[in-house]
Amino acid sequence: MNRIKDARGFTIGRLSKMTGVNIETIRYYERIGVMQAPDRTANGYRQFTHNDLKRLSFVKKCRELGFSLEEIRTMLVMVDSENLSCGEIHDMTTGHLAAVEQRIRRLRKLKGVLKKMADQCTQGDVPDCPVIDALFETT
Amino acid sequence: MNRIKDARGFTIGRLSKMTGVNIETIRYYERIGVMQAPDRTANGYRQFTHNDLKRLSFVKKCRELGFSLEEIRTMLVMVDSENLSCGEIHDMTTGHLAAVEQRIRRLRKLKGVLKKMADQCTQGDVPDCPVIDALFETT
DNA sequence: CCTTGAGCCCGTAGTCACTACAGCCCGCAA
DNA sequence: TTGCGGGCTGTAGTGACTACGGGCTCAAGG
Repeated sequence: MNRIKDARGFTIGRLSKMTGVNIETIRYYERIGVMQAPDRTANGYRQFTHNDLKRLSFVKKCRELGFSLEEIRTMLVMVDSENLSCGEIHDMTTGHLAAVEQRIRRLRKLKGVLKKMADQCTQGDVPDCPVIDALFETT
Repeated sequence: MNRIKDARGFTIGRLSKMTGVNIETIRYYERIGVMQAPDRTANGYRQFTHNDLKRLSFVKKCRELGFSLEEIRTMLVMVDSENLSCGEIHDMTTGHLAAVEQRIRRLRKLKGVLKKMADQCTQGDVPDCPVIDALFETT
Protein backbone atom coordinates (compact mmCIF):
# COMPACT_ATOMS: atom_id res chain seq x y z
CA MET A 1 0.00 0.00 0.00
CA ASN A 2 2.77 2.35 0.88
CA ARG A 3 4.40 1.82 -2.43
CA ILE A 4 1.23 2.74 -4.28
CA LYS A 5 0.84 5.81 -2.15
CA ASP A 6 4.43 6.76 -2.92
CA ALA A 7 3.91 6.13 -6.60
CA ARG A 8 1.01 8.54 -6.48
CA GLY A 9 3.20 11.09 -4.77
CA PHE A 10 3.35 12.78 -1.40
CA THR A 11 1.46 15.69 0.05
CA ILE A 12 3.29 18.85 0.94
CA GLY A 13 3.25 17.96 4.62
CA ARG A 14 4.90 14.63 3.97
CA LEU A 15 7.52 16.18 1.74
CA SER A 16 8.14 18.79 4.40
CA LYS A 17 8.72 16.15 7.04
CA MET A 18 10.94 14.06 4.79
CA THR A 19 13.18 16.95 3.84
CA GLY A 20 12.93 19.13 6.92
CA VAL A 21 11.95 22.05 4.74
CA ASN A 22 9.07 24.16 6.03
CA ILE A 23 5.76 23.84 4.18
CA GLU A 24 5.59 27.57 3.57
CA THR A 25 9.12 27.48 2.21
CA ILE A 26 8.24 24.72 -0.24
CA ARG A 27 5.35 26.78 -1.54
CA TYR A 28 7.68 29.77 -1.70
CA TYR A 29 10.18 27.78 -3.77
CA GLU A 30 7.41 26.88 -6.16
CA ARG A 31 6.32 30.51 -6.44
CA ILE A 32 9.81 31.72 -7.32
CA GLY A 33 10.41 28.85 -9.71
CA VAL A 34 13.09 26.95 -7.82
CA MET A 35 10.70 24.00 -7.60
CA GLN A 36 8.43 23.20 -10.50
CA ALA A 37 4.70 23.37 -9.88
CA PRO A 38 3.63 19.80 -9.13
CA ASP A 39 0.50 18.04 -10.35
CA ARG A 40 -2.62 18.40 -8.26
CA THR A 41 -5.07 15.84 -6.99
CA ALA A 42 -8.79 16.26 -7.67
CA ASN A 43 -9.20 18.35 -4.55
CA GLY A 44 -6.34 20.67 -5.47
CA TYR A 45 -3.69 19.22 -3.19
CA ARG A 46 -0.12 19.26 -4.47
CA GLN A 47 1.24 15.85 -5.43
CA PHE A 48 5.00 15.62 -5.20
CA THR A 49 7.07 12.92 -6.83
CA HIS A 50 10.26 11.21 -5.85
CA ASN A 51 11.99 13.59 -8.24
CA ASP A 52 10.70 16.57 -6.30
CA LEU A 53 12.04 14.98 -3.15
CA LYS A 54 15.52 14.69 -4.68
CA ARG A 55 15.39 18.22 -6.01
CA LEU A 56 14.25 19.71 -2.73
CA SER A 57 16.93 17.82 -0.82
CA PHE A 58 19.48 19.22 -3.23
CA VAL A 59 18.21 22.75 -2.66
CA LYS A 60 18.29 22.25 1.07
CA LYS A 61 21.86 20.98 1.08
CA CYS A 62 22.96 23.88 -1.07
CA ARG A 63 21.26 26.35 1.26
CA GLU A 64 22.98 24.75 4.21
CA LEU A 65 26.27 25.22 2.39
CA GLY A 66 25.42 28.89 2.10
CA PHE A 67 24.66 29.07 -1.61
CA SER A 68 22.12 31.74 -2.49
CA LEU A 69 18.89 30.76 -4.19
CA GLU A 70 20.21 32.57 -7.25
CA GLU A 71 23.29 30.32 -7.33
CA ILE A 72 21.12 27.29 -6.75
CA ARG A 73 18.86 28.33 -9.60
CA THR A 74 21.90 28.48 -11.88
CA MET A 75 22.95 24.99 -10.88
CA LEU A 76 19.44 23.68 -11.38
CA VAL A 77 19.20 25.21 -14.83
CA MET A 78 22.36 23.30 -15.74
CA VAL A 79 20.99 20.14 -14.21
CA ASP A 80 17.65 20.57 -15.97
CA SER A 81 19.14 21.33 -19.36
CA GLU A 82 21.57 18.45 -18.92
CA ASN A 83 24.11 20.96 -20.04
CA LEU A 84 26.21 20.42 -17.01
CA SER A 85 29.75 21.71 -17.06
CA CYS A 86 31.89 20.52 -14.23
CA GLY A 87 34.22 23.46 -14.79
CA GLU A 88 31.45 25.99 -14.17
CA ILE A 89 30.33 24.19 -11.04
CA HIS A 90 33.91 24.08 -9.84
CA ASP A 91 34.22 27.82 -10.36
CA MET A 92 31.03 28.51 -8.48
CA THR A 93 32.10 26.30 -5.63
CA THR A 94 35.56 27.79 -5.26
CA GLY A 95 34.14 31.27 -5.64
CA HIS A 96 31.76 30.53 -2.85
CA LEU A 97 34.56 28.99 -0.84
CA ALA A 98 36.59 32.19 -1.14
CA ALA A 99 33.62 34.18 0.12
CA VAL A 100 33.28 31.87 3.08
CA GLU A 101 36.97 32.20 3.90
CA GLN A 102 36.67 35.96 3.74
CA ARG A 103 33.74 35.84 6.12
CA ILE A 104 35.70 33.69 8.53
CA ARG A 105 38.58 36.15 8.49
CA ARG A 106 36.26 39.06 9.17
CA LEU A 107 34.54 37.24 12.01
CA ARG A 108 37.83 36.29 13.60
CA LYS A 109 38.99 39.89 13.61
CA LEU A 110 35.68 40.92 15.06
CA LYS A 111 35.94 38.25 17.70
CA GLY A 112 39.29 39.66 18.78
CA VAL A 113 37.86 43.14 19.23
CA LEU A 114 34.84 41.88 21.16
CA LYS A 115 36.99 39.76 23.43
CA LYS A 116 39.28 42.63 24.21
CA MET A 117 36.33 44.87 24.99
CA ALA A 118 34.64 42.31 27.20
CA ASP A 119 37.85 41.64 29.09
CA GLN A 120 38.19 45.30 30.00
CA CYS A 121 34.73 45.31 31.56
CA THR A 122 34.55 45.69 35.31
CA GLN A 123 31.11 44.11 35.13
CA GLY A 124 30.03 46.35 37.96
CA ASP A 125 26.77 48.21 38.25
CA VAL A 126 28.63 51.44 37.90
CA PRO A 127 27.62 53.79 35.12
CA ASP A 128 31.01 53.64 33.53
CA CYS A 129 31.80 51.06 30.92
CA PRO A 130 34.98 50.69 28.91
CA VAL A 131 33.03 49.05 26.11
CA ILE A 132 30.80 52.04 25.63
CA ASP A 133 33.75 54.34 26.06
CA ALA A 134 35.66 52.46 23.39
CA LEU A 135 32.76 52.61 21.01
CA PHE A 136 32.19 56.29 21.61
CA GLU A 137 35.81 57.20 21.09
CA THR A 138 36.47 59.29 18.02
CA THR A 139 39.31 57.30 16.63
CA MET B 1 34.00 80.53 9.23
CA ASN B 2 34.26 76.80 9.47
CA ARG B 3 33.81 76.86 13.19
CA ILE B 4 30.59 78.82 12.89
CA LYS B 5 29.33 76.42 10.24
CA ASP B 6 30.13 73.51 12.52
CA ALA B 7 28.45 75.18 15.46
CA ARG B 8 25.31 75.45 13.36
CA GLY B 9 25.54 71.79 12.49
CA PHE B 10 26.12 69.74 9.39
CA THR B 11 23.87 68.71 6.55
CA ILE B 12 23.05 65.08 6.04
CA GLY B 13 25.51 64.83 3.17
CA ARG B 14 28.33 66.13 5.31
CA LEU B 15 27.46 63.77 8.15
CA SER B 16 27.31 60.94 5.66
CA LYS B 17 30.78 61.71 4.37
CA MET B 18 32.21 62.12 7.85
CA THR B 19 30.86 58.81 9.11
CA GLY B 20 30.78 56.78 5.95
CA VAL B 21 27.12 56.00 6.58
CA ASN B 22 24.87 56.24 3.56
CA ILE B 23 22.46 59.19 3.46
CA GLU B 24 19.47 56.91 3.02
CA THR B 25 20.64 54.87 5.97
CA ILE B 26 20.86 57.95 8.19
CA ARG B 27 17.28 58.85 7.31
CA TYR B 28 16.32 55.24 7.95
CA TYR B 29 17.94 55.37 11.40
CA GLU B 30 15.94 58.49 12.15
CA ARG B 31 12.72 56.84 10.99
CA ILE B 32 13.19 53.81 13.24
CA GLY B 33 14.30 55.93 16.18
CA VAL B 34 17.94 54.91 16.43
CA MET B 35 18.90 58.51 15.70
CA GLN B 36 16.83 61.35 17.13
CA ALA B 37 15.13 63.64 14.66
CA PRO B 38 17.45 66.63 14.31
CA ASP B 39 16.49 70.28 14.11
CA ARG B 40 15.73 71.68 10.71
CA THR B 41 16.90 74.84 8.99
CA ALA B 42 14.38 77.31 7.59
CA ASN B 43 14.28 75.41 4.32
CA GLY B 44 13.65 72.09 6.02
CA TYR B 45 17.15 70.66 5.79
CA ARG B 46 18.30 68.46 8.67
CA GLN B 47 20.86 70.07 10.94
CA PHE B 48 23.05 67.56 12.71
CA THR B 49 25.15 68.37 15.74
CA HIS B 50 28.46 67.11 16.97
CA ASN B 51 26.48 64.86 19.28
CA ASP B 52 24.73 63.25 16.34
CA LEU B 53 28.12 62.65 14.78
CA LYS B 54 29.29 60.81 17.88
CA ARG B 55 26.10 58.82 18.11
CA LEU B 56 26.15 57.80 14.48
CA SER B 57 29.79 56.77 14.69
CA PHE B 58 28.89 54.64 17.69
CA VAL B 59 26.08 52.99 15.76
CA LYS B 60 28.36 52.37 12.83
CA LYS B 61 31.05 50.76 14.94
CA CYS B 62 28.49 48.54 16.62
CA ARG B 63 27.09 47.48 13.25
CA GLU B 64 30.58 46.66 12.06
CA LEU B 65 30.98 44.51 15.14
CA GLY B 66 27.84 42.70 14.08
CA PHE B 67 25.46 43.97 16.73
CA SER B 68 21.86 44.14 15.55
CA LEU B 69 20.04 47.44 15.53
CA GLU B 70 17.90 46.05 18.32
CA GLU B 71 20.98 45.45 20.48
CA ILE B 72 22.30 48.88 19.60
CA ARG B 73 18.98 50.42 20.55
CA THR B 74 19.25 48.75 23.96
CA MET B 75 22.74 50.16 24.47
CA LEU B 76 21.64 53.61 23.39
CA VAL B 77 18.69 53.59 25.77
CA MET B 78 21.17 52.91 28.58
CA VAL B 79 23.45 55.64 27.35
CA ASP B 80 20.57 58.10 27.00
CA SER B 81 19.07 57.35 30.40
CA GLU B 82 22.56 57.52 31.90
CA ASN B 83 21.51 54.30 33.56
CA LEU B 84 24.49 52.48 32.24
CA SER B 85 25.36 49.17 33.79
CA CYS B 86 28.72 47.81 32.85
CA GLY B 87 27.54 44.34 33.80
CA GLU B 88 24.70 44.40 31.28
CA ILE B 89 26.96 45.65 28.54
CA HIS B 90 29.46 42.95 29.41
CA ASP B 91 26.74 40.31 29.12
CA MET B 92 25.62 41.61 25.76
CA THR B 93 29.16 41.69 24.49
CA THR B 94 30.05 38.18 25.61
CA GLY B 95 26.70 36.87 24.39
CA HIS B 96 27.43 38.39 21.04
CA LEU B 97 30.92 36.99 21.16
CA ALA B 98 29.57 33.49 21.67
CA ALA B 99 27.30 33.92 18.67
CA VAL B 100 30.25 35.02 16.58
CA GLU B 101 32.29 32.03 17.67
CA GLN B 102 29.43 29.74 16.77
CA ARG B 103 29.21 31.32 13.35
CA ILE B 104 32.93 30.84 12.84
CA ARG B 105 32.65 27.16 13.74
CA ARG B 106 29.78 26.65 11.33
CA LEU B 107 31.58 28.43 8.53
CA ARG B 108 34.73 26.41 9.07
CA LYS B 109 32.82 23.17 8.81
CA LEU B 110 31.12 24.42 5.70
CA LYS B 111 34.46 25.44 4.25
CA GLY B 112 35.72 21.90 4.69
CA VAL B 113 32.81 20.45 2.79
CA LEU B 114 33.12 22.95 -0.02
CA LYS B 115 36.84 22.37 -0.33
CA LYS B 116 36.42 18.64 -0.50
CA MET B 117 33.74 18.99 -3.16
CA ALA B 118 35.80 21.40 -5.23
CA ASP B 119 38.87 19.17 -5.01
CA GLN B 120 36.95 16.26 -6.48
CA CYS B 121 35.99 18.29 -9.53
CA THR B 122 37.55 17.24 -12.79
CA GLN B 123 36.86 20.77 -14.05
CA GLY B 124 36.19 19.33 -17.46
CA ASP B 125 33.40 20.28 -19.81
CA VAL B 126 31.91 16.86 -19.35
CA PRO B 127 28.35 16.63 -18.12
CA ASP B 128 29.36 14.76 -15.03
CA CYS B 129 30.21 16.57 -11.87
CA PRO B 130 31.06 15.07 -8.50
CA VAL B 131 29.78 18.20 -6.76
CA ILE B 132 26.33 17.82 -8.21
CA ASP B 133 26.44 14.11 -7.61
CA ALA B 134 27.36 14.66 -3.99
CA LEU B 135 24.56 17.14 -3.54
CA PHE B 136 22.02 14.88 -5.18
CA GLU B 137 22.94 11.88 -3.13
CA THR B 138 20.27 10.70 -0.73
CA THR B 139 22.40 10.39 2.34
C1' DC C 1 18.14 87.20 -14.99
C1' DC C 2 17.98 82.45 -16.19
C1' DT C 3 19.65 77.99 -16.24
C1' DT C 4 22.04 74.15 -14.59
C1' DG C 5 23.48 70.94 -11.35
C1' DA C 6 24.15 69.37 -6.82
C1' DG C 7 22.06 68.45 -2.83
C1' DC C 8 18.17 68.05 0.01
C1' DC C 9 13.13 66.63 0.93
C1' DC C 10 9.41 62.81 1.22
C1' DG C 11 7.15 58.50 0.53
C1' DT C 12 7.11 54.16 -1.36
C1' DA C 13 8.81 49.89 -3.19
C1' DG C 14 12.35 46.49 -3.77
C1' DT C 15 15.98 43.29 -1.84
C1' DC C 16 16.79 38.17 0.29
C1' DA C 17 14.92 34.13 2.11
C1' DC C 18 11.74 33.17 4.44
C1' DT C 19 7.73 33.18 8.01
C1' DA C 20 3.14 34.19 9.63
C1' DC C 21 -1.46 34.98 9.28
C1' DA C 22 -6.38 35.18 7.83
C1' DG C 23 -9.97 32.89 5.89
C1' DC C 24 -11.31 29.26 3.35
C1' DC C 25 -12.03 24.07 1.88
C1' DC C 26 -11.63 18.86 2.42
C1' DG C 27 -11.50 14.29 4.34
C1' DC C 28 -11.75 11.26 8.18
C1' DA C 29 -12.79 9.50 12.86
C1' DA C 30 -15.72 9.62 16.98
C1' DT D 1 -22.53 15.93 12.92
C1' DT D 2 -19.01 17.83 14.74
C1' DG D 3 -14.30 18.51 15.42
C1' DC D 4 -9.70 18.34 13.94
C1' DG D 5 -5.77 18.10 11.21
C1' DG D 6 -4.39 18.90 7.16
C1' DG D 7 -4.40 21.43 2.68
C1' DC D 8 -5.37 25.91 -0.28
C1' DT D 9 -4.67 31.08 -1.53
C1' DG D 10 -3.04 35.71 -1.07
C1' DT D 11 -1.00 39.13 1.56
C1' DA D 12 1.98 41.26 4.99
C1' DG D 13 5.89 41.25 8.06
C1' DT D 14 10.98 40.43 9.16
C1' DG D 15 16.10 43.11 9.21
C1' DA D 16 18.79 46.38 7.51
C1' DC D 17 19.06 48.64 4.31
C1' DT D 18 18.89 50.51 -0.91
C1' DA D 19 16.72 52.61 -4.85
C1' DC D 20 13.65 55.43 -7.08
C1' DG D 21 10.43 59.05 -8.49
C1' DG D 22 9.00 63.58 -8.16
C1' DG D 23 9.71 67.88 -6.23
C1' DC D 24 12.19 71.83 -3.66
C1' DT D 25 16.35 74.98 -2.64
C1' DC D 26 20.73 77.06 -3.25
C1' DA D 27 25.03 78.60 -5.37
C1' DA D 28 27.64 79.41 -9.51
C1' DG D 29 28.09 80.40 -14.45
C1' DG D 30 26.58 82.39 -18.80
